[in-house]
Amino acid sequence: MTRKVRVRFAPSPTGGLHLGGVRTVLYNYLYARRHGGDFVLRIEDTDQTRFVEGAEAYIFNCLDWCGLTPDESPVKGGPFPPYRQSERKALYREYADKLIKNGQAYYAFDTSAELEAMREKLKAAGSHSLQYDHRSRMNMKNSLSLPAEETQKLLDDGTPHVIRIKINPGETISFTDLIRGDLSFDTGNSDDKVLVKADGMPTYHLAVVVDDYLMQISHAFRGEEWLPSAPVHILLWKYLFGLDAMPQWAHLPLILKPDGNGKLSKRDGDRLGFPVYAMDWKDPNSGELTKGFKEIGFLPEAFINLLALLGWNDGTEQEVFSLEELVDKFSIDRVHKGGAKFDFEKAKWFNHEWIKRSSAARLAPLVKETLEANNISNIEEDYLYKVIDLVKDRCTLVPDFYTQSSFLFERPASYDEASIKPKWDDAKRDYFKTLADTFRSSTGFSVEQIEQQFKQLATEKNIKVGELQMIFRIMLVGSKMGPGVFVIAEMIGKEETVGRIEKVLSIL
RNA sequence: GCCGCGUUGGUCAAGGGGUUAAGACGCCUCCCUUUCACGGAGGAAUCACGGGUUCGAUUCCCGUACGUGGUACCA
Repeated sequence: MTRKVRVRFAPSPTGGLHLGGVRTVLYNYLYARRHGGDFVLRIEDTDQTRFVEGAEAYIFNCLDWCGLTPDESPVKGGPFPPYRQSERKALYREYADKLIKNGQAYYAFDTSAELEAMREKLKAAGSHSLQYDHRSRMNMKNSLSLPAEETQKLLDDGTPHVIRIKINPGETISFTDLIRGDLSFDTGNSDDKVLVKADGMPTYHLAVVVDDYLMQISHAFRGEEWLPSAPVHILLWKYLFGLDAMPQWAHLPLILKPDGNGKLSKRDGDRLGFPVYAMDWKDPNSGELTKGFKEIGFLPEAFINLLALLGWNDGTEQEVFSLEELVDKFSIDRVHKGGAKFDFEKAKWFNHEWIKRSSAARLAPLVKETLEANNISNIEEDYLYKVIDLVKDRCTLVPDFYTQSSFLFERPASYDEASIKPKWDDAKRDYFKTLADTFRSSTGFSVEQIEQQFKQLATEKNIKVGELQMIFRIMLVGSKMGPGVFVIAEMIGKEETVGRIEKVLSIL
């Protein structure tokens, strides 16, 4: 049985888009592209209490930045609309009713206080399971424990109620996970999950099954945290649509915090000083801003690359992959089973590699932005390209372009005088005075020429070139850093070079 | 607690009955550069533990430990 590959990413729009979420998108996207399938984005907004303004648009922005644009989505549309679960509310009811009619689900009227009381009671009794399940449900207020007439009366009175799946013990649910292989669960351990909430909205459990069916999803990739509820979903598939229509499952390993243990969270990023979200996220309620990979200076190419390699590799030594290469080489069965601790140092290495490999044209808009943020404007494009090619090897994050090249645009704000003074004397002063004059009166100003004049004068004055070069560098750059000094001099030009020499001469 | 999933250097990881157990990040040393990077050459560092199976287990099986996820009218 082969059918068209259709995958989906189904985020809940409740805040920033987490690293792990983007990786899930990526694996979905890669699988779809690899197999000529469709990638759909479905918004799982069934919890109205968790609605966050702007969160949905933010997700679209992140996906666009990453270059992982869906084929079908709430904004783009597609053959199976709507793509927001809140707008599909009416659809789910018929399936819930079908389950009830077949005795596979039931009404439950327990209040949250009663549920809490049940757990307390079970705990007090030393029970191993505090669940609403085959052991406890007959002690609760539901259509299984109540006489039919009473249930009907409650329903007629409009008593708030939920619909729960009825899971009986004694059955083994088996399935093959694309990453973990054959898995099986005993239904005796599953609880009677709520399928439809009191407000009439489906829970994730019902919605995911109904929507995956209706949207003809062929492969369902999601985080490992869903594994324990997989048997419930499979049961639902069995009851509602038959196992033949069910997508193939793949439960992705978690991304863990670098130190200690546990799932990586936004808090860890704040604490350890690195982003966890793809892009800046401003919480509309608290006004709190959380930094994103984009804004601290990551290239989307690098971000995608690092995420792909967090839990997957192609079996060779290659580590730097473009999206196209990933599409070509990605395979779900090479995804790891175990979680991976996030390492920000390695993440930066990926970005550094991508900056080194990117053309000046690719980098120019980003570099320009970072320079402008530091009040360097009116940059000529040709010059900018030259600067980028000159310094990109030493830039890890985009903002590094400012620190690595500001002296090619403006005079140093300060000078590392401490490195000059010990070696400073009248002979050196005389040398640089003469050097400035020599430059000023010479006709050309090429690297070769500068170097030649610089060294010739040193020979004439009988001073070691090395010492002079260091001082010259500090005059032009302000500190002991940057590309070759003569190259810098040529870049900034004769006037400016002379000006900078004389400026330092005046303060020493 | 119960249920599930996992475990190769500090981190990402290749490998999968017999190997000197790859490679990368980070760290250290040296070379290059009279700067800082880049680049190059080296170095330290790993199969969680205990039982099996086997001529032989890092690799297969079973336990244990540890980690992690779930145990919501959240996804």
